[in-house]
Amino acid sequence: MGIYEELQARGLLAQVTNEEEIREMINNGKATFYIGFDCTADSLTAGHFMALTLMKRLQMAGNKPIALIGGGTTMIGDPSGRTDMRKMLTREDIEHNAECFKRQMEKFIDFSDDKALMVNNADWLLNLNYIDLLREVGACFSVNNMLRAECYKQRMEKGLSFLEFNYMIMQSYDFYYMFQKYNCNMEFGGDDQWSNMLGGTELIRKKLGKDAHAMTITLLTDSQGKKMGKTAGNAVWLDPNKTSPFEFYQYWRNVGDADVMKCLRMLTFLPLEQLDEMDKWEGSQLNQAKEILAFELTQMVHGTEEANKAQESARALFAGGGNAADMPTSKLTEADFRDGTIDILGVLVKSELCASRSEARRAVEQGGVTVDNEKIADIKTLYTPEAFAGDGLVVRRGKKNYKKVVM
RNA sequence: GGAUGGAUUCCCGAGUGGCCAAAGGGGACAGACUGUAAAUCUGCUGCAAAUUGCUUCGGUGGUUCGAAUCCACCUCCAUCCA
Repeated sequence: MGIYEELQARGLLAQVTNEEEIREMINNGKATFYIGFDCTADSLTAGHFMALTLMKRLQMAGNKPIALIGGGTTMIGDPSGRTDMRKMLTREDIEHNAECFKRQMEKFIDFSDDKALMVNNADWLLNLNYIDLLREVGACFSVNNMLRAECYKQRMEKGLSFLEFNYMIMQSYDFYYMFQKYNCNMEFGGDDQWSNMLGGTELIRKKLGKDAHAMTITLLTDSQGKKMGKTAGNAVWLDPNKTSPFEFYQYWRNVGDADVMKCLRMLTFLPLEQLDEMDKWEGSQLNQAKEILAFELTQMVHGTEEANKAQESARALFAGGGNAADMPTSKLTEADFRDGTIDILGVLVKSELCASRSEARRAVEQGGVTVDNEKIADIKTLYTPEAFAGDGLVVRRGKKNYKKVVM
């Protein structure tokens, strides 16, 4: 079974420009492909993770990946799938983000010995001359066609600025440029990138008369069709300082029944035979599958040690027993006490379990707060510094939010 | 450049002088049920020293005892015409 078949079996493939040629190419390790990452934040997210694993899978099959950091394209902002314009980032922010991306990617992809490349499109996009560019590639794009492209559809109602309209052209230019400079013959991306990617293959055909290929990966969505990798609107980050290994683990531990197997297939490197076996699991047995999923992914992103710690903490908190030493901790200081005491609302706010005292009050009133496994009924419950001495107190808001609070 | 319609809380969206911290829905959060799942039901959803007070309806100024609501100017957006 070739890598193409494996990707297919894992449900990763969405659209391809030419199945026969692509299959032949990647199964024989003849592809030099790129995936672009726009640096809109200072950390990669769970969403990027899938693209990284894909790079790795293809690299393992002998193909050469190019990780393209979008230092230039981020200056424009991809309108695909968005209902309104992105916030414009400063050049400094973008450069900073690009650096962060670079560091994180190096952990996943082997860049040694020219086995993979990392390039930044700022290097060629930022110096383009407007008129030259218009004459060189602008003439190859039909505005009529662009307006029909899926990636702009959503924006036709709310409005699309000229700045963003050019995104497709920049992305196409990237492919065109890398095709010539690095012999990059294929572009990968999320399925929402399809029209942008076709822009590139078409540009190459028009300008150079050569074939280039594009292939998209299924977007990771849950059973309700929502993009995965987000909690309450916030991304699940790969940076442990933004999303702790424990939270990361918990995110995957909590995916819906209907989504576990899909995630295992698409994100992990577990052999297909094992996955086929697990496919037969049902009911509460799926809980085991979720544990495997959470562990596998945490291990890949944060390392075995962190994954073990996260798993132990989770087991301790939810199944009882075990070691909960690794749970997220908050420290109180003298200044948090008034007249030698702090009330439960203060504890909840200081530990960041609640955003405000009002929210904390609600949580307590609704019976959602526990301290060392004792339900707190009174919002006026007071604590002295001694209470937090030693191992401190385990404060819980709701079922899944734990913090150890110490002095 | 001209005409018209808009900007309300996390999102959508009602509200056109006091009864408005602002309907309704979505989401989020909490409780029950469970398997750390889904579905369902219930509660809740600006902040606080909490039967009260304070801040909020694009921005600034004004009218008024009182403004999300009226007036002026400004900013931004959409549609149509150029």
